Amino acid sequence: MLTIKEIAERANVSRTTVSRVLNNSGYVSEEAKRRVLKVIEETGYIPSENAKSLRTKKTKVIGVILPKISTETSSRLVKGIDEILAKGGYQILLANTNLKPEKEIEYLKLLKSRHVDGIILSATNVNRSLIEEIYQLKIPFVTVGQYISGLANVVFDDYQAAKDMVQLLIKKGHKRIAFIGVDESDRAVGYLRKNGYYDAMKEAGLPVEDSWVQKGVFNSESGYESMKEIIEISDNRPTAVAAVTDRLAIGAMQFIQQMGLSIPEDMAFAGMGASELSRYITPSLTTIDFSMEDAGREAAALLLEQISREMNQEEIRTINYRLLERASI
Amino acid sequence: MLTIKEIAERANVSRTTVSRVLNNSGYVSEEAKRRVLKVIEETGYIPSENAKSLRTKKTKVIGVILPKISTETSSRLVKGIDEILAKGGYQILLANTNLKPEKEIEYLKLLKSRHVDGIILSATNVNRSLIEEIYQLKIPFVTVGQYISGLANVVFDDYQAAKDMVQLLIKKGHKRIAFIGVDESDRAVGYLRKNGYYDAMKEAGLPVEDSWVQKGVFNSESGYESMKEIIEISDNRPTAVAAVTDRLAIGAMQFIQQMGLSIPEDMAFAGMGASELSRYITPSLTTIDFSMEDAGREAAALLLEQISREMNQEEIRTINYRLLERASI
DNA sequence: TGTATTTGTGGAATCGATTACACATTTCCT
DNA sequence: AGGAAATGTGTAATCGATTCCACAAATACA
Repeated sequence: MLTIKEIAERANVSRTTVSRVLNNSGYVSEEAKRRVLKVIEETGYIPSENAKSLRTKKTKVIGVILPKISTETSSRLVKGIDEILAKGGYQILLANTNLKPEKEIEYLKLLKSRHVDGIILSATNVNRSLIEEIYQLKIPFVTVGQYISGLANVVFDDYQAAKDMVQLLIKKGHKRIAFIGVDESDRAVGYLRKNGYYDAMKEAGLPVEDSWVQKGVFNSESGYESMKEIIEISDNRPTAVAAVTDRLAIGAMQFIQQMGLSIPEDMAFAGMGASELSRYITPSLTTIDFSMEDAGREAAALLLEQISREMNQEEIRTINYRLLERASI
Repeated sequence: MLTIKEIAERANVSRTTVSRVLNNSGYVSEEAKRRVLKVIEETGYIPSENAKSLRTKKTKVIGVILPKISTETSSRLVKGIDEILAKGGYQILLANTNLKPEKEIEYLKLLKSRHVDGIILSATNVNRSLIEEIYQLKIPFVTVGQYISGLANVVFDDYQAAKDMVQLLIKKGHKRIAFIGVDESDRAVGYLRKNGYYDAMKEAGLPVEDSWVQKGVFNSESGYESMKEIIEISDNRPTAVAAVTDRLAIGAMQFIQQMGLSIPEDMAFAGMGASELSRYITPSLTTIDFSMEDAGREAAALLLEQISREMNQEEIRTINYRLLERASI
């Protein structure tokens, strides 16, 4: 590998001068500059970012921690993040936790050891030890999807979105509405959306039967199972189902269709997330578009702000959502 | 930031000894080791990977260049790559070209400047200048999806897959089969798959009319337009359509359904890529599963081999595909 | 003309780790 | 007992850049 030293020798100047040419800083005569650029051109010299970082303490790399790498949500988020970061000359260092909480702390440390200029965390379960670890890092930090006090956050109004969804079903005339959620340790998706459901029902004066409320995980199979459970144990069969993700809704729809019932006549469905699938399945699924790309862009912009301000300050940006009314209700 | 020097001072040893403890190398007395570990524990010291890399010439980072960041293909590929790399303690540095060829060379240089230990390139259009740039890099390198001589490649048998697909349609009794492809500058998807189509037809002794062969880009809208074109300008309307991606097929199906025709009775469809969508749309789409995750795993494994062998050697791994016969034919 | 300022350049320290080498002490083996 | 081998530790060079500082030459200003 060619180094700045060799370039300096070949151009008959000092390393200092080469560095000045490279960074367009300080005084350099046209003559010297020309010689240096010529040698760089001829040799194809590429300066080591690594050595540079060691000295300057800036890497132009942002760590992005994701709970899962190949979901539509994640990839849209990353797309938005990359869009903004690329403009600023930053690159993304990926860290995939595969939903394992212990990995989150591990990666936090790893990213710190790599001196990333900032971190964006797309969190699911937020626990105390994770939060403490983040505070200790002292690295510009932005979370997406879950609120953590004292940090910069990009969040969604999960509560209101779920409530809107259920209210739409109510407006459509449904009175017995079931709910398929996820574990409440996921505060945004599990806890807040569930509350949105309960409050919408309560405000409309509608009763909720325990058997209508099921809990699954993030895949369609568990939506299928939850639906089955609802049908099997309910005395009073619901006429509509609100699920916290499109996948859960789609799994549930499959069960209903396999029973020979029709959607939305026998059972109406609503999901959340606006997956591509939701548009193309039959019937198309009513859902909520959280615009993950916007969230990504916002998170990146917020992070760059924190970096330029050289501080970690609480700030909350709420991303707008859109309710997409489709054939499933 | 805490440095190794401070740890050494606090533990009353030299930096050398601290380094030895950190890397489990050389001779260190139990006593010294204990003291060092205690100080590290107390202070939460995290060694700088950056400084380490500068000295050791290894970063444990792999650059991954993608044509587009948020497609199902890319995200599955990255998932497979990450699965293997994470085991080896490597991380992924993302580079998204957004289908702009000039970005490919730019990122190649950027990744080199960051001293990544290896690069995986998911290429679409491969041109001479790109190839030359790659040869010059002298960094362990693996391409996915397109063959480049002299390098390690993970490829698909695009030709045979397309041929199989068309032959399946022929076996189903179709004689007039249309084809929706993409530009041939994408050798794998554009050129090879098209050849597979032509050869399957020729070998079956079936004629191909020019109006049946259309070219689109990678989205469903252009599949829609291509189908429209086929219907409008064909004297002899085909009874089946083979498309080089699921998206193109899905767009084409939409046009046919909007015309009030039914699938597969009036027109049969086959796509390629096994997107999630293909499973859930109605009717479900016959397609080819190229197992991108396998490809990712294979690419990562191949790259790690090249790294450990310290050489860049031509090697070709062909990923198996599966033909998924579904309701659309 | 003499002093102040601007311009141009390079020597050498620095960033935070690893590692070759030297040296001292202990243990082993015949 | 006495030399060889193993164990333990530290000094200093090194990786490849940036940057402080000193200094010389050219230019401006009074």
